[in-house]
Amino acid sequence: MLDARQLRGDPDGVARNLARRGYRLDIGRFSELEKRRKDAQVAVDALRNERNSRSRTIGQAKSQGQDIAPLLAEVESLGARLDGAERAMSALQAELDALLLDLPNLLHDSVPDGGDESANVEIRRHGEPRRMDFETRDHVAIAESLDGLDLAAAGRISGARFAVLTGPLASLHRALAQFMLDLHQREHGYREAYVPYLVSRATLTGTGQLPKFEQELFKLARGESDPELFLIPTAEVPLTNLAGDRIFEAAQLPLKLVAHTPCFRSEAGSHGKDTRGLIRQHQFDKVELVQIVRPAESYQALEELTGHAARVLELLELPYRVVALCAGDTGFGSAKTYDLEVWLPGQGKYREISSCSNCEAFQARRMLARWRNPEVGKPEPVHTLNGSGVAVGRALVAVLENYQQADGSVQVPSVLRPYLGGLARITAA
RNA sequence: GGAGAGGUGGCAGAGCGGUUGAAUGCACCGGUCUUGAAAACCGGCAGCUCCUCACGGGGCUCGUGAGUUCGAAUCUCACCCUCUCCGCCA
Repeated sequence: MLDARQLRGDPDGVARNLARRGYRLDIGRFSELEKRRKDAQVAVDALRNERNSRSRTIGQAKSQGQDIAPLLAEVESLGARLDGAERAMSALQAELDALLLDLPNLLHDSVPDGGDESANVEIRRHGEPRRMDFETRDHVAIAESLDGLDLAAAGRISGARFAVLTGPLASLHRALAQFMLDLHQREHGYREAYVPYLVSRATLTGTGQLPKFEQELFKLARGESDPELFLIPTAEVPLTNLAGDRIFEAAQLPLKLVAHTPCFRSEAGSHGKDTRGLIRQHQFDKVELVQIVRPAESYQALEELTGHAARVLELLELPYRVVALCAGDTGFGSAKTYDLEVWLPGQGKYREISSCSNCEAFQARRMLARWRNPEVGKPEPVHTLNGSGVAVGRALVAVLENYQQADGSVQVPSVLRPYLGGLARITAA
């Protein structure tokens, strides 16, 4: 959520910033609504003030044993007037809230212009794609020939966009997650967390998935009277919300959290995209990094967090590049995002494997995550960051494709071998 | 699932129809004292929001929502959550 004060104080500046995303802010409608809301608020406050002071008078009169009947008569019509005014105000407030919750975050000045991913800017590359003097195969061909991937079975069990992994490939998948978790927890200073995979509407509103992107979520169908629950689309949701409704002391920040969870996405609107293999699934695992930081430190933290995610790829010896997302490609809640793209020989291109964002105070305002700034004394919103460190399914794809051998086997990256009992090579049974 | 208890400020914990947005303690901030620190003492200290250049003032919030009342943290109802005991169970 944007700072309403900023929106009021500098509507043109806000509109200009949002226009970079291609979002057209209807300033007229906003300020009209805001003005009516304010008038309604003033009216309601005045009526309430009158009611309160009259009631106080009645209380005093009664305690002195005076007759309060005439005082009660004076107050008779107040209730109805107040009721009407309150109804008008809450209708306006609801409309305004809906509008505010639909606005994307403001972009940081350093975000490059551009409407779609073609305008993203490469920041740096790391590692050289391996030269393969044999016919390179994609991860589906490799995994199926190793008898480790059964998409047909997944289709029968659940439907499209699900996968079944078996044998050493299932173990490799597990080893990847374990390796990442250990790395972040032991070397990068994150606190490991185990969190719920089902969360409430309020929680998803806090991180910005709701109310706007409900069609991308899986929602549990239960009885009318049961509380709503949604499957998490990323561990960012439960992890970041751990800071919600809290006021941190300065010394408690930064708070750095890591979790390995499955993620569930309906992938509405992505029909026809990445239909082959493990790239785009309804269910996939991800190790997620979240930082809750002091506002002045959030851009430094973004660089560090991106480095933590990149470190995973470096230790796995996978070639990758870092890309700064352009205005039009930056997500709803983010002020600035770096993507890590890993080299996939099977596709002959770099593909997203991590996305690291600074949401500044956007999520913090929604979920009331605050800290006590010693220089101000009053609570202020914290800044929140999140990044994949990294997507496990896509890491498996990258390992299979980059470590494939001419004979059809796959070498195991050395950092993963301890997790697999020393296994160095996966071969067909 | 059954029975009971409870949800109040950063934390602990009073209040149980009327000058209570809330006693007290701890924590925190400022000051006195001290070479410095601690202790002691003095003072300050919930959040959101509206009006005002400011001084200051108003409104809302005691789990959430509805209700009773001139007036609700306090009474009623529903829901959510936590704890204890019993049952069931990975």
